[in-house]
Amino acid sequence: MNINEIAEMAGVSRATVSRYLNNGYVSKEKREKIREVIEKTGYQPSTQAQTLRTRKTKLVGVILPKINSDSVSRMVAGISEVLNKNNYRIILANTANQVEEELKYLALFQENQVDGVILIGTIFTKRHLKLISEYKVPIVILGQKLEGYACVYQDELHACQDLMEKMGRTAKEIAYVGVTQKDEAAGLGRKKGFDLALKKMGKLCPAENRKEIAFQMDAGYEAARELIETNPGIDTIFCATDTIAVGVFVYLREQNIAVPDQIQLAGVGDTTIGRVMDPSLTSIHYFYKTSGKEAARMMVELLENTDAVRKEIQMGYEIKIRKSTRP
Amino acid sequence: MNINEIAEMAGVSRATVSRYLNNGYVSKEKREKIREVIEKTGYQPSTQAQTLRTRKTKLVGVILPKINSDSVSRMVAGISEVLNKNNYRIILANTANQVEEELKYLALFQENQVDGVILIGTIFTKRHLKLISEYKVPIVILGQKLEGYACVYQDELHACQDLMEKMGRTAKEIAYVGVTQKDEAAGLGRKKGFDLALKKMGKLCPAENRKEIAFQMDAGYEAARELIETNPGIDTIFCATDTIAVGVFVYLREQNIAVPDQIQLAGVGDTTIGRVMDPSLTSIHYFYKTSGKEAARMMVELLENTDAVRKEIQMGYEIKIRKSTRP
DNA sequence: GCGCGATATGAAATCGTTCTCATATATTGG
DNA sequence: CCAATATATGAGAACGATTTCATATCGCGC
Repeated sequence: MNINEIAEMAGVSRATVSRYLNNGYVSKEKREKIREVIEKTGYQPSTQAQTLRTRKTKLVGVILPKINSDSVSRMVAGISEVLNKNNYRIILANTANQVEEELKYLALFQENQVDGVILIGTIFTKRHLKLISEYKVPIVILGQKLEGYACVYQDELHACQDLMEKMGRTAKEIAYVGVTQKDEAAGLGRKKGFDLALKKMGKLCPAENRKEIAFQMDAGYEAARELIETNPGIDTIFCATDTIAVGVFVYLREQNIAVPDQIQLAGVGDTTIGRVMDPSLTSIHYFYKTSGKEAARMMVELLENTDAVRKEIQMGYEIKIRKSTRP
Repeated sequence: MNINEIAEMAGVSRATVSRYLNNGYVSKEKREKIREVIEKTGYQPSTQAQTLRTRKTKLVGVILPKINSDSVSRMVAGISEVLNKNNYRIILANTANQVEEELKYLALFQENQVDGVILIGTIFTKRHLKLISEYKVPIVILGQKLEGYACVYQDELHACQDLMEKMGRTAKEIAYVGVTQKDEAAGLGRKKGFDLALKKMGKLCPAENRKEIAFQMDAGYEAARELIETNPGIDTIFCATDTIAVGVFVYLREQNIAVPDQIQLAGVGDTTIGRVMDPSLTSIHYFYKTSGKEAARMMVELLENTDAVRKEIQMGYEIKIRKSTRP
């Protein structure tokens, strides 16, 4: 079934059928006739041919580090909702946290595969920046702030500062378990917020009370062990993610260290697991799904509105004080 | 940059360039010349034009009910890994559990958008079956057994029977919290396994000890409340998902009901949260990511091997006996 | 030295749309 | 009543690749 057959069956030229499909001038009678034929045949225009001609793929590439992660999959849910509503489809590129893969897809997509790219980034190397700076299709960065580019990101700094200040009131010996600072958001941003709070409160967190580890529960467990063995006096641990905090918590529980009485604990991300554990985990809630929606809206705007203004959206947050911190 | 310009620059016809790209006869000298030109220009053939001509999109549609779910996102991670390795891209359709959306994408994809479809299904209506039975491109069903179709599924029945038999040894008053039986796998399959175990052990679970609820933690909490209020003698609760089990657990904890001494508890799915809670949750481990990989391999096979044999793969499982059940 | 298969190349058709032009008719305002 | 405009239609040229067909040369065996 192609447009020529439809045209013939309806007794018109293929141009008229095309016009029918794209809201051009078509008389009442022919419109009706074409509608009938299309209904009867179940004809659907070939996306490929349309794409070849119009150079619009109606596809948006979404590049992400790991789909089976709570925050990422929620962002994707948001992206998906908005893009589908606007008649775009998602091409998914799961890079499994490998820089090379990320660059590969970034390069691949811009050629002619997709109309635009949403990049859920973690670490930006110089090669990333170079590629992005000369990118041929609209790109929206999600999860990281990148000056001069369309992006949607969390207010890591203030959120963490805020939380740490609240937790700091009853803190004497403070520890920090973070992730690689190459990650501007979860690594650097959160640490900066933490440090800012300390400074404001006139408190300290010496180097031996700091760990930089992987985004994993086991790593959190291990870090807790090392911290406590080195410095049994620690009474407050700030973790850069909920997952890490849970790892820390499991260690503390094993050692019969009372939370929050002996050590208070907080994480970032407000995952389900933190809400359910006992004591429940104090954390920062970010609006991941909404971030995804915002990024997708921005993308649609960039694609359909020629004079769209590039925006940088900083999302809000909510501090969730729960039972793992002292009042 | 298109194939004509490359041809001209290399002093050959576009047919020769095409042959170069597709491993046809090309002499050493021209091969070298073309290679040079392509390298210099960074030319990449237009996917759309190729697709239009060859009718291969190199895209696989993945239809799923909810991306931000532990099991689904793990399956997608597996699918993604294998498909990418085989040079296919994924088009994601997140249906948010809406039957209409599912049917919409099923219809949309088969037209000309994708080479094949992987359907992570939950509930199959008659309309699904009709659509699938006359489907125009290869389809692989993931997560449900569908006789006569390529599918990859979990052995819900034996897994649940197995677990319930283990748990049954110390069980007197047994309750079951399940999900809609329209879902053949998580609803019907798990319940059947549970019932089979009871039968084998000669034990009972009366109707008032059974609940059919939504896939949610809150619903589990609520179900537990109702069950305990109606029948305080319950000493064993089997939940069709870990998430539900966690909801039940939270209620029991609130009521100071000892797990497993007073009530023992098990779930299905082996989620992180179950491993971390205290007492840790007895559950069934399914190999979701591997299932995704298998489904993707099957898809590649169906797409590239004309005489591929349709397969139905039943995955194995592991019973994880933890602390929430009595020894 | 001739025929045949392997190697090598290009012209032109093809995939299924959209879009520009050219052209025709209907409607409107002065 | 006529020019200007709006409405309506079709012919045919793109879009950028692959593939068929025709043709040419080469090497080899007999």
